[in-house]
Amino acid sequence: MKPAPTVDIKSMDELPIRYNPQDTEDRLYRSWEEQGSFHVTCDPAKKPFSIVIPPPNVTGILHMGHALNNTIQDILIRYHRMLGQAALWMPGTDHAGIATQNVVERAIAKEGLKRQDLGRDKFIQRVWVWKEQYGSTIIKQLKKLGASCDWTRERFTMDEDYSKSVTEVFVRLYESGLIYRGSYIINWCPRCQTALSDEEAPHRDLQGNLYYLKYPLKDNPDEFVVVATTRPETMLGDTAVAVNPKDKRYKKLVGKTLILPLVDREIKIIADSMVDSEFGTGAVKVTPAHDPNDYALGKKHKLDFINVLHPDARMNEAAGDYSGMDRFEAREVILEDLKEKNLLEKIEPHPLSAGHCYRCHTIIEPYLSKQWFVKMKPLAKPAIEAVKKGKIKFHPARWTKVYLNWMENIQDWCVSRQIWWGHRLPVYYCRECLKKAEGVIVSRVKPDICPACGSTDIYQDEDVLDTWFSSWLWPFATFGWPFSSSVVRSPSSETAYERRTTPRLRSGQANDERPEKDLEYFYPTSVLVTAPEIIFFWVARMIMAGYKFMGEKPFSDVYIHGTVRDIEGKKMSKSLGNVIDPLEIIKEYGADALRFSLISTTAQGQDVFLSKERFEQGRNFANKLWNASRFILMNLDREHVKADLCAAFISQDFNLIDRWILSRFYATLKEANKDLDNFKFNEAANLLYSFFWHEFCDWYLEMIKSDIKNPQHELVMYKILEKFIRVLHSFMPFITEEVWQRIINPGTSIMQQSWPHLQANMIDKKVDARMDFIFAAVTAVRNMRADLEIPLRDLIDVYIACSDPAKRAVLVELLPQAQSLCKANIAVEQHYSKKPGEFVAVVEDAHVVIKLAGVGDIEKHKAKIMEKIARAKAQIASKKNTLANAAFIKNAPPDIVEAEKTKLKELEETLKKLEGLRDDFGQ
RNA sequence: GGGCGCAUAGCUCAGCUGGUUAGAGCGCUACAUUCACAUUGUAGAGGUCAUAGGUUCAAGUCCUAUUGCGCCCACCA
Repeated sequence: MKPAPTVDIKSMDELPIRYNPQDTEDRLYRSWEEQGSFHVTCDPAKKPFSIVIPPPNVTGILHMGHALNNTIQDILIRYHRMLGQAALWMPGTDHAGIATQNVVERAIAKEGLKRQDLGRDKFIQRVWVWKEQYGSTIIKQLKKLGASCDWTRERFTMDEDYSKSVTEVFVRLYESGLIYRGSYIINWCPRCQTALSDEEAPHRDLQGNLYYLKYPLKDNPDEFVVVATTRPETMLGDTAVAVNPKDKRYKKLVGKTLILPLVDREIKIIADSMVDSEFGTGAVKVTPAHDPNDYALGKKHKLDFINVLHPDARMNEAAGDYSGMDRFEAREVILEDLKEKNLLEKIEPHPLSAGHCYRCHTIIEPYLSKQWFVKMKPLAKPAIEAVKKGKIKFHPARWTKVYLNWMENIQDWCVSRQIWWGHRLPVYYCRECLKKAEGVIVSRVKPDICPACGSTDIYQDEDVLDTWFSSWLWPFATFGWPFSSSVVRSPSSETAYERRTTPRLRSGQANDERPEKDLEYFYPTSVLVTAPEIIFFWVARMIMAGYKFMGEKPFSDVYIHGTVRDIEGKKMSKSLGNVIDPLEIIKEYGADALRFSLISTTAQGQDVFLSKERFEQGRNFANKLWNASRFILMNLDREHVKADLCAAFISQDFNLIDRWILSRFYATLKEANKDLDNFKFNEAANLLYSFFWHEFCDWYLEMIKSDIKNPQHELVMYKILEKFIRVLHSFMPFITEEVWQRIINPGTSIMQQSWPHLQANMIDKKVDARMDFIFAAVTAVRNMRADLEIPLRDLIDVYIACSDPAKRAVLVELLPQAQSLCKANIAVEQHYSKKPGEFVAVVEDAHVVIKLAGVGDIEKHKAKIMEKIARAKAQIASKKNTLANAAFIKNAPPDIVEAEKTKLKELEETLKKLEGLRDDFGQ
């Protein structure tokens, strides 16, 4: 292990004038990795805090959504790490079945190859090669972002152990009757040529047509029943026409036979209450093999199921003359032919929505096929309970409803996919038994012989599992489940599974904990940070799997952040060309700038609208921090900053300005703690920003400049910097580390430091109020200077008249500082004496006077005073009105009433003084 | 068809359980460069908080309706 990079203290004065992230970020990240700063062990003395990363696809490249998602997680992890908890951020990637297969298929297509040319084994080999080569791209990019994941634990959903977890889950579900195989209408992607779950086939609106087709009656070919359809090509698979039994128009036709045009098949007219008489003609063509509703009708009325499509959506043999045509081509030809036969009544434009493949956006085809399904209702039950009882909380809470609504209407989950890249179903078939319509064997290992008949003629199911069938186990499979002897199992998950008795270690792994300890220690995890798109796909299913297999929730809080959009509110996507590449931002502005800007603009759960300029804020802030640190370093006597701040605060009589900045720092810390605990990252970020920039730099550092060698100031500015960067570290990890190592404590890392302890006793509102008076007075002088157009290089004479002795004392204490801030000689007086033509401002109950008569635009000055008088009068009127209201006095809390009274008194005082000024001008 | 979110400064957005004069960043205007920082500082202009009702002593904030924009879910062929 290499020591932390150290910096020669003598060289510290040579800090560059601008902060350059490129000089620091990669170097610091490397040093953190080398020191094992992200690694965490099961420590019984510590409270565990864990987050599992939403595993990015191995095909993924870092986009803004990832940047936001992972910045939030890193903030949480770094925060809790500094709080002294055993904070684990578990990283890994997802094999992303269809997406990855598509990518590799495209790659081999360049060699003129299809996956079928290679064959299954060779193709999968190619995918692994691709994965080795490109699969870690996103991991490298996460490192650029500063993600403090424990990389020694990195997982991949196709890892050997992980795959065993997947198999285990499938087998257990099968054994408990929650997995079944059957022929149903599923979403079929003709391009990917696989079944999809409902979630993978989102509906998109289309502008289509409603086609009215005429089906002649067998008995009387001149009479027709007209049916309306959006997909006329499916008519080739029609096996009935249905009408509502109450529909008078068709009552006498029910039971009659129609001749299906083009194929001349006889089909019956059936009656079913499912049919909506209002829609179309009230008669609906029934295609049981190509529509879910028709499928239900087909089952109910025992109709024939005629599949007219090949898996690639070309018409098949059952389509007769149309066989071989693509579905959309066939549509046109069929319409032509019907038109020719005068069987196309009309075409109406009709908006409709159709499922689209979420991977390739092809319109899906409802398709009858034999697939594997998970029975979801029993799994959903405890997962609904848990959220209802508040065991798992969504942030923001509104997602709770979305989750519950979906869960309460949950449908069975089609989990088999007709692709090659993924976890193969642990399903085997015995050819012998299949002859007797039996022979399905679900097993953790490939059986050598059929347990039923002893045959060795056994083969494995060709299908693989839905990618999400592995992701839903992520919060526990990553910790080695089920090779754990100590996991509490829910009774329902008990099976005949033979447990391994020997704990397993993953090869090539640096940590020495045994996986089962991890599982026990870190599960359930603390927070899940994710995007709304993925609630059904992933979050809901993890909750179900958690209860089913662990008997416990997978996480306590779910933080749902918004979607990153471009400045016009469009989703960022490559096809739209509106993508802002986070890596480009990192290169140009730095990872800290990216993180800070992103977080400060993202309100809880709200979508983020980004433009590139937005990142200047973070870059500028980093530079401000850098230069403030430089300034402090340049003015530092290390002997003066060794003392303990608290001890010094108690034993010494601290200057008002030092007490003020400490008060403000701790008030900021208090608020930031609250915000972080409530997932209000933007508020914490903005709070820290404005404290540091506007209070610490603009006021505090500027004020102490004139007295910079004062050891007390040195101690305070140094300690605040030191504490502040610890708080800021989770937001801007790199620059805070750089400042820490170069200025605070060379040879150590900020990552090992603890979160600053809240010294609530140093928060002092009275001190704040006193300083506010000084600031207001300084601002008044500056304001008048600007009106007088007196440049700052010219020293002016000012006096402040104030009858309150306490305020005068404050002024006297801070006179040098105040003077330097407005470049004035300031005298403090008790009484204001009118001198015509002077510029005067009223601050609280004091007069701030520039003793330079007749130089500036006295009319403008007068106008400003008149404006202030008007405003004060309006406010006084409104306050008087309020206070005259008996209901207000009666109902408002006493402190509010009191505050109103005080405010009125102050306003009246101010008004009197302003009117005095006006009178001095004459009139 | 159901549900959700948003509407506040020229732009992008904060504004917590209602309570002083509604904030920030960017942009704009004027001034300032031996000063830690021009990726800066100082000062300033800019808002009838979408509309209409209602609740309340008090509404940007709570309720209802309306309008506009965005999103999600749903088996209207």
